[in-house]
Amino acid sequence: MSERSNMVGDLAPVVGYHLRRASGVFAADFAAAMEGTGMRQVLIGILAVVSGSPGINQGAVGRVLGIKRANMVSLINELVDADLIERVVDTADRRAFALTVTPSGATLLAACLRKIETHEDRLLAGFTAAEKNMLLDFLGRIERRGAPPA
Amino acid sequence: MSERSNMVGDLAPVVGYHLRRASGVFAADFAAAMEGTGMRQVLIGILAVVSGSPGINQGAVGRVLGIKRANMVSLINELVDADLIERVVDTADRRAFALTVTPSGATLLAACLRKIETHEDRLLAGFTAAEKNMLLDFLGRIERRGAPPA
DNA sequence: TATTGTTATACTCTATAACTATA
DNA sequence: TATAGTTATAGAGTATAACAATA
Repeated sequence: MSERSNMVGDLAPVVGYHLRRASGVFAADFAAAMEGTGMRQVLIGILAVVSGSPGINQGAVGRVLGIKRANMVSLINELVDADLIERVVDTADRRAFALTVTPSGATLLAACLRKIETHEDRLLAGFTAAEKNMLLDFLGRIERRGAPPA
Repeated sequence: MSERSNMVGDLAPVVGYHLRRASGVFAADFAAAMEGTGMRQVLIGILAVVSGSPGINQGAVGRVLGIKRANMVSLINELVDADLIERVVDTADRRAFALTVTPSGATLLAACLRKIETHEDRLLAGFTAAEKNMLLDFLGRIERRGAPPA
């Protein structure tokens, strides 16, 4: 038996362990797929959420993605500095910033989503469409058991 | 539609995104379940692997769990300092340490595994046994697509 | 009072490079 | 020369507490 197959002993039936490892496999391949774009998982997440909800503010984006307000600040700064999102004071609530994706942000997001599709297809090559849908369903059910974001 | 249901837009069909979120839900609940034990996900992983392969050395544990040699050092130190594992020079290869779980390490691991079972049952409450097995199968297939550990 | 964004800070996880001692 | 362990270091993710401006 090789070192990789089943040396994990008591961990073998632990879903949380395998979620962690599988998530790591995706993260590593994601990083490789994004090489040259400067994008990371979190940044793509923010870009996608802002793209889907133009005018949304930082706090709301954070609540959707499970990112704390305090940690949103530098992430948004990165995206603004890279001219991928625009941040203007919300006229309806002057505490908040209305976020929108810039043209170059939209272009980059589209390009990244194409790369992500290839990356996902590579990692899920052994999955039928039905299996992939089941996996997405299972993961969604787990996500909804999480504590609501602060 | 609430903020939590589907504001993720283009991320909705992205398995890697949902793996990340679901893994985070498990990690947060795991941490809560381990409160008072001083244990974290990585430490339990190491304890379980050493428990299943007494005499194994640090490098091998790292390869099984996907932890780099350099990062193993302080983790093993933590476990040794807490008297949960014992580290003795391997007589067959004096570069290496043979690792074993101490009696208190075995007791703590057993106690944690019981807590983990409760924690997993809570998060997977909506899953049938067949669904849980399918999920474990899916995750295992993804893990095996990862780059072999350095 | 509550909320938006911010700063400061700290801990964990992960990664690389360079070193030592053994093999 | 290759491997086991180590040190130092850096980047990224995540967490809390406290503050200013606005609601």
